[in-house]
Amino acid sequence: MKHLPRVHLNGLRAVEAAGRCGSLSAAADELGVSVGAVSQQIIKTEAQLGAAIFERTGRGIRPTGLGQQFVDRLSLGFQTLDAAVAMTRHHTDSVLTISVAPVFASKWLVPRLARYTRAHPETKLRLEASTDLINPDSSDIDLAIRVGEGDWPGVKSEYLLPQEVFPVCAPALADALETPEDILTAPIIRDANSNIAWDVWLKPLGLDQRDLVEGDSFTDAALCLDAAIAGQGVMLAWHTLAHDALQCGRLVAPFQERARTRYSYWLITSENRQEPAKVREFKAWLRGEIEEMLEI
Amino acid sequence: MKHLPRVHLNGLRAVEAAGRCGSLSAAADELGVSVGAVSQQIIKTEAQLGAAIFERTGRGIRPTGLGQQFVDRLSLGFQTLDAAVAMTRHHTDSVLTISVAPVFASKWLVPRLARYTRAHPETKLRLEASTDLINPDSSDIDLAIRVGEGDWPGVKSEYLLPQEVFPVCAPALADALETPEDILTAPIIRDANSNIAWDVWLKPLGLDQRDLVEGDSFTDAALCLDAAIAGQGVMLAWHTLAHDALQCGRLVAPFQERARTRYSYWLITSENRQEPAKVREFKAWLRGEIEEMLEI
DNA sequence: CGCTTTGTTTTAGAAAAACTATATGAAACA
DNA sequence: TGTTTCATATAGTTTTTCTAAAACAAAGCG
Repeated sequence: MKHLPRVHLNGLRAVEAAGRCGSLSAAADELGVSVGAVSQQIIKTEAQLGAAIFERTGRGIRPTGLGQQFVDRLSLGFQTLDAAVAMTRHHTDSVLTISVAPVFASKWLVPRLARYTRAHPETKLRLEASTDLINPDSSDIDLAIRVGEGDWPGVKSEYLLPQEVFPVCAPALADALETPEDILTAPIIRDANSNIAWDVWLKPLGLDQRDLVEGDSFTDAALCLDAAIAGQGVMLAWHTLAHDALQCGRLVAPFQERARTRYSYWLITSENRQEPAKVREFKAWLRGEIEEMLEI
Repeated sequence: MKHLPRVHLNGLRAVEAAGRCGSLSAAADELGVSVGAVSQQIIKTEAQLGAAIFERTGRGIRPTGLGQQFVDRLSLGFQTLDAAVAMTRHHTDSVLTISVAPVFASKWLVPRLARYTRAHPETKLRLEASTDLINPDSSDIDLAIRVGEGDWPGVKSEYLLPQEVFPVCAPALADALETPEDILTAPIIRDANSNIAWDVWLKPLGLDQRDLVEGDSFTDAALCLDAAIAGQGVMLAWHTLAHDALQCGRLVAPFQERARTRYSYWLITSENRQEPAKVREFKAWLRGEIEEMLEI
């Protein structure tokens, strides 16, 4: 870029349009400005280049020999820029980037995505599995699903559903669990990263988490679920994450009681950016899936 | 150009520079503006695109997946534009376009150009043979040589030499021309387009053009000269155009008397544009050639 | 020849964009 | 913990660009 800084980009665009269209008026029309504006831009650019790009014939303008070559090359350059912008538009229109926690992705979202893809084949999905708080304005995330209190600043948070937790275990283990008190005898599978205490479920039943029997501990909720399915013990599972395993009978919930934590599921989008169609569609689909899950 | 109009060109340049340089400060440095200006431009462009091009990491910026592709394509586009501008600069620096009357080109200028090319091999000459009045500001003519009274508006006119005319003919014919009166007996070759009357030469000698013997007539001074060389008659030749033929003896001037017309040779350049080196050099060379011709 | 059409340039003033300087904030360095 | 590095926010200023209307200029036409 040794020579470009010497001239105004808008002037180059005016020159290109005028050269391609063959007249200032046609160029002004294309650029959506007045004829005078185009004339001024071209004159200024010619001065900056120190060379005449057009001959004025009284019947209109005609590129000089140099001018024609120049215009041709400018056209090429602007076409490239246009293609670059077109690419982003296509990308933003057709690629939906979703940020979700890895466990929620694998245990709930991914198994349902095939239905979404079937309903919206024109949208390519890109899943970004991460627990970091994201800002849709300063990343290419279109939409995130997060569990929390919905008080994140600088983003738009829409309530999805409450977070409910309850004990789950393998069917074989469940036989020994007839009343809530029996849970104090079963090994407890713990998610070391979870900040949800058993008390949230035990307290309303008059029990205390300090009486629980320690079992295995994992750093990932997905591993806990797998351990529970394998019959390693009882875990305090999130409703959403356990749902599918409960459906197909690989897990069971020995007790009816469910506890609501102080957290909920929230759908995070940009506060500033206008909602694109792909986001609107995904949100509608997501609410439908949640509806369906809650009905069962 | 369906997508480009949606975004600001200057913003695209900021995005490209930031993406290539890897940081706003480096981009600001390259663009010669403040960091804040670059930041604002990029933010505005991202809003116009409706997509994030950079991720903000606290340690600086990093292009998103889409952003990197976008920046790469922008780089390509701006390189093309830069090359286009570079081309005009090279062209204006190294190509000298001269407008001269066709006859002056063929009978005087072209035979001398080899010497110029030898002295200035870096300058490519382009001769535009035309008698039209030109305007160096609204065409790609750098310099013109014209015969007239030097009163053209809107251009810079520099005096070169007076126009002198005198009769010339083939050596064989000259034997019969001992005194000016003898010219009334010889056939006169006429340039139908010339506006120089024989009286300008005849009157000071007490003769009248109405007594001349009509010979052949041509619409081009070059053809008249060729006819004179072929011995068809006597013509009233311009000093400059006849000079080379006189030097090598193919024409002779039977009489010493020369007449000055009211016209002169003028060198026309742009009134507004600053004089490039190539023009200055050519002017110096031209004055040298004229000097040399007048000495002989 | 004057009149009309077509097309560019010139103005002056208005509107929009871009820029600077400074303050603020946030992460890494050490 | 303070320092450095980088990006962003804000407010006011400067610069650029635009519009609208008039002025030109060259053709084409009755």
